[in-house]
Amino acid sequence: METAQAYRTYKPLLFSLAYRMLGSVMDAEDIVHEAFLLLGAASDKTKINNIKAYLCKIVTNRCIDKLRSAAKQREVYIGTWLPEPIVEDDINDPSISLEKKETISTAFLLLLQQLTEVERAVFLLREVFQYDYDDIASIVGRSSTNCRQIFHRAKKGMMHRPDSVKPNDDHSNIYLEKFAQAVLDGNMDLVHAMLKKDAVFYSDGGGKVMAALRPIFSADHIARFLLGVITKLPANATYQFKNVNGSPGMIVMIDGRIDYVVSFEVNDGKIAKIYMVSNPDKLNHLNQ
DNA sequence: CTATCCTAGTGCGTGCGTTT
DNA sequence: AAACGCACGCACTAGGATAG
Repeated sequence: METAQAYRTYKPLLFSLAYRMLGSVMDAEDIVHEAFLLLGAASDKTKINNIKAYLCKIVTNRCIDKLRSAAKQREVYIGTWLPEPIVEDDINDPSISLEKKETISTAFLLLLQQLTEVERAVFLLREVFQYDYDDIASIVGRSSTNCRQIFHRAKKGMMHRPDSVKPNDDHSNIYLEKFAQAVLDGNMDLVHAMLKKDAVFYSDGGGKVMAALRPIFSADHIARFLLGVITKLPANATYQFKNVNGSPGMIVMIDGRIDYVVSFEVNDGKIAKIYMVSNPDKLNHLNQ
């Protein structure tokens, strides 16, 4: 198979694997790019009998290496870490064409963070990409029984998983628009009523811009916080509703640049979680 | 005071028994 | 026969104790 054809065939798959591993659009693209460079430079391609497995192996192992070298940095990450958001109408985003939107949800990616690098790789390859254990074994360089055990433990670790993310529908988008309007109007009662009592607000500024360092708990605190923040935004800020990581969301633009990407989790007709990314490094890929 | 040795705790891989 | 859960045992780590 030609490298170019392999690129068209496997790039979406490899990107979605790398993105879920890393939570970073730019790093995922770099690693996928590198993998194809290696494939192109391989002296004897006929020796590579399974191009898909070969590419998966390179990408997985590069991701594991990247995570290990980033582990130290992550320890000193300022505030809450959130994945780089994927905004749905970004036509460069190939992962959207793949099913399983819940596996790119912010909640899912945050849960993956709790796993070790290898656990994450095994879990994704098995749960999301339905590889069998023999293939996974050769990718991560462990025995297949071991991979089964790693998967078993990883799944157990994901067990205390909060309520799963419901897929977007028109209803939750309309709900979100109503909520945003209530915030803009400064309607404290309505904002409060639309939030679950035990809602949580996560914010990632990466220590570079103003952001809440710790998650904000309870409808009460979140409502107050949002109404406080909204008065500080400049008058020329504009708002657009988008799908962010498969969930209803919105972007806030100031002077033609995206400054905030917010996504929401709506459970039982109320907002349960809000994720706000304002770290400029994590919005770069959207502003190019 | 320091060095090394011991032990309790934890994490991880293997293999066996069970299920489908 | 393949997939799965579980328990066992090995290896590594940290914290404490004892000897030098």
